[in-house]
Amino acid sequence: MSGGKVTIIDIARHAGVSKSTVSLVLQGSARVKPNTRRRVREAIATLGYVYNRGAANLRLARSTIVGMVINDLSNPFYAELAVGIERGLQGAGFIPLIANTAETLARQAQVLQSMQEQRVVGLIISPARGTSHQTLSDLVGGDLPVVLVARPVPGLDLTLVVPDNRRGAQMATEHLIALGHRQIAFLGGGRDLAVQEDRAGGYRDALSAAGLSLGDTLVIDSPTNRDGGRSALEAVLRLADPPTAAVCFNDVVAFGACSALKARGMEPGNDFAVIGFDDVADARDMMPSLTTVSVDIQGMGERAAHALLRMIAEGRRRLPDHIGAVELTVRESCGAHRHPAEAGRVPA
Amino acid sequence: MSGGKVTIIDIARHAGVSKSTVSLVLQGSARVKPNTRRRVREAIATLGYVYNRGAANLRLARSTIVGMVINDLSNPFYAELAVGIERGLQGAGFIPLIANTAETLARQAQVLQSMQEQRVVGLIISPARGTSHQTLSDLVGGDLPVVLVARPVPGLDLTLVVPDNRRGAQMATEHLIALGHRQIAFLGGGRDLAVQEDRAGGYRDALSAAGLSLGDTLVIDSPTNRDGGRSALEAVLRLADPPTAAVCFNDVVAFGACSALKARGMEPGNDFAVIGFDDVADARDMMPSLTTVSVDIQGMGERAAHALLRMIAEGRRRLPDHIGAVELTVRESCGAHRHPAEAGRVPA
DNA sequence: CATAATAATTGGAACGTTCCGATTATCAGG
DNA sequence: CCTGATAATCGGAACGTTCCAATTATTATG
Repeated sequence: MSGGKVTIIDIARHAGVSKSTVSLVLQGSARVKPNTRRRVREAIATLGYVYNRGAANLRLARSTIVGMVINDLSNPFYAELAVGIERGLQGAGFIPLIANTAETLARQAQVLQSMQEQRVVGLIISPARGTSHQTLSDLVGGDLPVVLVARPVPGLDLTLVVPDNRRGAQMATEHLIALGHRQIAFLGGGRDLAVQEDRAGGYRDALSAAGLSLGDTLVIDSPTNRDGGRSALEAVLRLADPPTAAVCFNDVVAFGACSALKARGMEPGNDFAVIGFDDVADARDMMPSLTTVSVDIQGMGERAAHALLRMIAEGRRRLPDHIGAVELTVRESCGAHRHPAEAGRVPA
Repeated sequence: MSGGKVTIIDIARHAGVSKSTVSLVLQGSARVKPNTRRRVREAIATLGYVYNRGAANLRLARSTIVGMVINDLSNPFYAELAVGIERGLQGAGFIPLIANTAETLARQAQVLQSMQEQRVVGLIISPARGTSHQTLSDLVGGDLPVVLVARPVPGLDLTLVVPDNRRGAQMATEHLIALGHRQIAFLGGGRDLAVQEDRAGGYRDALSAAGLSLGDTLVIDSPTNRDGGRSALEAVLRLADPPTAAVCFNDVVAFGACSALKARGMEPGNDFAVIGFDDVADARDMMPSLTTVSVDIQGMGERAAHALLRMIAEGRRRLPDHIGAVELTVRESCGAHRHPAEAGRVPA
């Protein structure tokens, strides 16, 4: 009720005990007499005391905060990821402090600084585009447990939780090849994004395994959002010898590509095949529904959280990387339904 | 570089000054000699010192943390809202602590407790469904500045930043009436959600102004997510005298409704008119694109942030409510394009 | 009923900052 | 070279907790 300035000493006075006893009650010690405990509890209630965790942390030299640094909360993939991480942290007695870097390095630096000043006990980072191992290791020095999720940073020796990007893109590309496509584009991302290396790598693996040409003219960089997808698709259709299908960097880029197709009067899956990556909730509901590489997004978040919790509990700085399994979910946007012979058949 | 246990006293020693001087340097005081300042800065760099904001907060009896409590981060509306709030907080020297309550009261209670223990300096809350004024005022007592965003809680005297829900739903309904619909449903939400009161209220206003019946059989409660929209639409189509159009609680519910229509082989806008609320980014890109009540989501977040900042700065507990303007954005899902005479004409 | 054992409670130091009042360094003017 | 300013720096108390060692209350035992 009253102002927030009532301390442990006030309740001690009010309950007629010492502050040490109050502290004992607060941490649920069994060594305080039930009757005393009751009196203290009452004082707490009537005075409206609220625990000052900052003061406790200072004394204990550790906090109960876990930081999560997310590069783009307005992307449903990362929003789901954040929800998964939160769920994984649940019940461990840590409270997650989420910050959004909006894909900018300056903001990320600020945020990481802030979190260390708050003495977070661990960090889960999905790094902003363009993050170098230099930047990151400068920012988060020392022995702080850190898990990198969703996006690896080359040259950084940090515990990693990512989907099998290479394999996923390879499966998607193989599927398009099996459907008869010979000119297949890869849309979205850029060289400043390690994920793109992997996904475009899987794409190239599949192409070369099928003996198809690898001209990188069909690999189009773009922002990893809807507008990026739109512009990448338009760019690729302007080519002299345009492709008939595209593997997209992620679902959001694929949504943009589909939207660009529709704007041109073309129907995804019919006039041009599109495959996404991630399988966000919307992918299933799109019209046409999006064929995509399914990642267990929330599961990945939970695993990242558990990895961090384990690192904290065991005092380790490094755990083996976790590469999450992926699978191709065939829906409409790839046009498989138009080829009954091939429909649902995913190349092994 | 080294472990995080280097303090202001260590750098004082290393730079050959007192801790007070180091503190002065840290807060950029002009009263310390440039030469000294340099030495201190160097010591900070070489020892890898990181400021302990918790200790400072303890001394200063206030923190730099602003809490934001969001009911559903995986809903794009709230994700965008969170981004807007963050943007509005930007540069004010506060760091936002985001927490997701996943629409559960228990989690919300935990989270609010935690935030107060962290001594947040203010709170922006988008309350979970079912939050009563009792619950909330119990949880956040005292003189903590609080802004309620997106969702009012009846009976709670807190600064409010919301869109004009009643007017928005009214405009949507009027539009459908102008298009010739006579049986119009309202899908989604429930009585435990004050927003629904307002939106359904606007819907009823429009109906009664047009002399249409107000049987509440056409008002269907549901969760405010995609599945809720799906099930609500299916429920309404099972009625003896089914409607031909629906105003939806929000865009996500509208997406669900559209998806249910398509699953039945009906085309939104053609066989059934659908209007959403919020105008999230996806609304424009849906197929068919979603007619909806546009809310400046990020702007609303920013306004909430600014309101809170002002309350903190001026020491006020209450500011006038802010009711954001809304407008109807006519796209395809309402079928206006099929009525050239009416297309784009929004009833005043 | 005294004593030893154990249970319950307590005071004070410490955590890393900030800020106040006090002290010391520096410099201009005579 | 002294004096009085002013500029620069400093020491210590305080913030609200936890925990250790010490003290006091309670109980069991002979």
